[in-house]
Amino acid sequence: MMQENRLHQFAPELREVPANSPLEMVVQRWSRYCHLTSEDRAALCALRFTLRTFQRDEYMVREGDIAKECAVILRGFAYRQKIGGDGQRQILSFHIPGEFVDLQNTMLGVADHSVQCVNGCEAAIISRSALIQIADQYPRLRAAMWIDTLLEASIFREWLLNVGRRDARTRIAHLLCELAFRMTELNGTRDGPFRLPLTQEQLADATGLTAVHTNRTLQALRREGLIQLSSGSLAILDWERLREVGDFDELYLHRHI
Amino acid sequence: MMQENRLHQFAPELREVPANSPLEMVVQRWSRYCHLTSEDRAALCALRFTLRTFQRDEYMVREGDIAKECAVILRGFAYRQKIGGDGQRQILSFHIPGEFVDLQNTMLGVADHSVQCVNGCEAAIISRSALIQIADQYPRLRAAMWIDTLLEASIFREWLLNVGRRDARTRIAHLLCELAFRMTELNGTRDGPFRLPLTQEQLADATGLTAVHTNRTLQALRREGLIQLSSGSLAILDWERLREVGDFDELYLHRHI
DNA sequence: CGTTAATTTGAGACCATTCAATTTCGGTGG
DNA sequence: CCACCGAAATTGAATGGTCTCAAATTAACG
Repeated sequence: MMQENRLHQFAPELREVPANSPLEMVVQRWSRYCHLTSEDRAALCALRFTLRTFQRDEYMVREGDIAKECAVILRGFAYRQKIGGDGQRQILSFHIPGEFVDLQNTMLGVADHSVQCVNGCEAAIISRSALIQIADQYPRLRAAMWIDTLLEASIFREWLLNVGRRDARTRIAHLLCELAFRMTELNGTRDGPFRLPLTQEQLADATGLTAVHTNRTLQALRREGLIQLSSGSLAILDWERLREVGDFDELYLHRHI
Repeated sequence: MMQENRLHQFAPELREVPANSPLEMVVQRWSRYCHLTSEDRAALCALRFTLRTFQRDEYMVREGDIAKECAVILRGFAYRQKIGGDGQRQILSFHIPGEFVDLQNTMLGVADHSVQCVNGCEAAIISRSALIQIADQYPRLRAAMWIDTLLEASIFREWLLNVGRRDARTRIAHLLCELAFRMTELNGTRDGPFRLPLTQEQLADATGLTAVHTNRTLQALRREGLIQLSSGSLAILDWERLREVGDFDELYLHRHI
């Protein structure tokens, strides 16, 4: 229900890259695969935005919404989901700080799925028109946005393989590998321990399993000394074996770009 | 193995919209969700391309390829697939005439999955640089391309729900609904009969099932008078019930744009 | 009309689900 | 600081949807 807990307006006083703009996170991430000039950076960081805190499971976007704004996660996690006709939930992706949560819905106009917050997160809300405007004006920012949506699509494809063709053990291991890998820079470590406040039910809905079977599968992975996962914290004890078990190959994350 | 059976060069003599350029198909499709000026149309149709025929199961793009060119399907079908570590195949999407087969790989640079031809298809091969050039130059064409990739991502999401959370019967019904729906304009009919030369193994790999179980499921759908599917031809005998069974809601195809 | 691919059928095994009950955990108020 | 609460995690047992394996039948094609 989108209640706003904190709400500030940030004005773009500086045309120089504001070293402490929250949008710096986006600049850093994009710099990995796009060369951005200092003008690009300045334009991005100069975007007006609203800070907003979301409660656990609060909707950030709701299926059917007309997109008017777009969020960048600053703290915490978010997830996309679709609900089937019988109420079955499938989680489509997880999002970590520094990622745009809704470029696709923003560009398509009508949300075909929902986005919710995992466990209390903070986001910068940007107006759709402002975003489209800098996309029109700055080719490199536009390219970065496009690539962002393409990378997401690539992750969807890998998840399709994961859910469609791998067994429970492999699915869970793969998901954990992906999350750890994507958060490497964020956490300063790939193997953890780091915060991952997902419930087993959420892991289940992301892998197309039941919570019960996810529980048993996690126990097996723990018993074998591959991972340590409890009270919202994950550590990968044996990356190589987990990667093997999870059939994980990071090519699809396109980090080489 | 990309052997070229027919090979012609088409030169862009006319700046006017060439009424019989094969790329007209793309223009028509894009016109559904982007307003294109006659200049846009002319620029697109003036693209140089090579006609190429592909054999059944021949690779159009191979995982790991560096993208140098991009194909538009003119006749026949194509599919994307990923292969898991144990050789399991997951089909990620099907592509019909008038669709770009590889915008994502083209834009990302390195193919993270393969594209193959279903059963003898013909495609217009366009160079990557030419495509990027008109994308830079014509904002509306660029927008259309972006939307194309976003629509594909939307389909991936729906498939994720399909494969992750629905039972065999629903999965198959949903897939058939989607294909019929997407080909409506192409076939002049939604309910068919129309050509759909997919093997049951391909349907299985697209829905995360085995060929055997796909067979039994198809038989059930036939027995109930919902569909007629044989020798590469599909007819939908009761759209409303099939849609119901398949939990199909076309919102995700964004035809309302 | 022969050869190969695709579809169909049967029976048994198994991975994951379902349902229900129990335990643990995190947070809250007394 | 402890008692309490609801949510999350865990356990057990039975069920079932889908898979596996193998063989038979049919269709496609030169």
